[in-house]
Amino acid sequence: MKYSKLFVKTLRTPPKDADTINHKLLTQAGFVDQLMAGVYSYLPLGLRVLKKIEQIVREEMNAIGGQEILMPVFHPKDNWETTKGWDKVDVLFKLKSRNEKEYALGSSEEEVVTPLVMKSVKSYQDLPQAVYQIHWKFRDELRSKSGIMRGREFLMKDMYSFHDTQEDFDKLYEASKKAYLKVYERLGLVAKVTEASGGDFTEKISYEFMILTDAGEDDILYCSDCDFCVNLEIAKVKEGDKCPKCKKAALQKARASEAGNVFDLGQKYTKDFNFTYMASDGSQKYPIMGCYGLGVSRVMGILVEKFNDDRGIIWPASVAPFDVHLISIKSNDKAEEVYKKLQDAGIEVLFDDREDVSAGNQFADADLIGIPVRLVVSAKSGDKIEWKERTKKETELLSFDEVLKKLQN
RNA sequence: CGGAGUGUAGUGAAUCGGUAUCACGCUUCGUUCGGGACGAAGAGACACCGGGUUCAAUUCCCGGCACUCCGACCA
Repeated sequence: MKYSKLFVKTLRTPPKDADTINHKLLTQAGFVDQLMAGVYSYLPLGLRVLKKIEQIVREEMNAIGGQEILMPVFHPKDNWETTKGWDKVDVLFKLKSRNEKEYALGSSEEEVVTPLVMKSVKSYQDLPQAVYQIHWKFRDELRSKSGIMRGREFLMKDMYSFHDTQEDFDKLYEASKKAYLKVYERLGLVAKVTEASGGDFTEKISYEFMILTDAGEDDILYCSDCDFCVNLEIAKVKEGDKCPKCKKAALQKARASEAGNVFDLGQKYTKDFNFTYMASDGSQKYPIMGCYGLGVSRVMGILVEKFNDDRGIIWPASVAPFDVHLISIKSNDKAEEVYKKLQDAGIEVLFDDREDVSAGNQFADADLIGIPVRLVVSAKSGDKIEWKERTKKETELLSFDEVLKKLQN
């Protein structure tokens, strides 16, 4: 991509209403544009990041047997009446058509996925099933905030699984927890598996994947010595108490953002929809169901909150909008060749080909945008290419082959 | 939904009763050219919306709306 063709420009100063880091930097660097509170457009750079996070999530969900589908966000009222969600779920956006029929915008998709899977599952031999989608969710939050971290419209991966036995469910439940941790690891994040309430529709506890950040909106208690971690809202222990699990360290309190969760839904929804199948003993049973959410757009916000400095964003290589940021300082012919050769080698390049701005501007924009590797081609670099990593101060002069080798590592 | 703050060119700010100023950005020309260059000439604003007070309102008052922050809420 040539920088001169990008339709968005970076801003010298962030908009004054942007307060949190992700809101400020993502807007200033032209990754997103706010339409209203909690609702954003994703611009070329931002969309690339979102797609990369999506892809990592997709790969890990596929790895545990999830099948990707795409369900509507526009739901009939009936399905929500069936589960009592129409009156109980207060974040549900409700719509009315011209002829007074009522609809909901999906805040979650149990109401759609349960009857959907029911159509094809008739026997225990058709189980288990795990389907997921990566799609927009709508929630009528009274107060959206923190940039893209708490939107009224946000991108989420939601998987739903259906099982014959509790043991079978437990297996996927455990596998999904591991898959989630792998996702966060690939994003460069450390998530704490946190015990939390299961919400209105299940007595069981759920697990939340919490990432420490002041921009979050949950308080957790965790042990620095073992993996014990609990959401403060259901905690029976308090800050400073000895860890109930390892009995060693004292519990610490921290602010965190919920980047994902997994729920054991039991038979709540399969009973609501009267979803039965024939078990191996010939009886009719309700499948056991689980749901697994992961906030894709929220994770993008968390990444910016965690990885930045006073010059801008510092993307982990796994989700950076491009692999390299190539800058030409009045050397477009030479740089153009490097640009083409890198692209031929499968490297994603943002090529700053602007002739009419100073090098200082180009460097400042590169730092702001936060691509992990910056390459400079100029009179000064001669036949070589200057290599600089976003996280480092030093630069080095390398040949094209050396650059390519380092990038392919 | 309670509380607080803020609404003035694309962005950030000034003016605080006499219809708007500056910086950055944008256009054109020239000089520059490795950490946000310089000069010159331009374009760009119903001062959030509605009402009131006044000879006169961006400015004061009332009512909306929007955004941000704190809290509550977040099946």
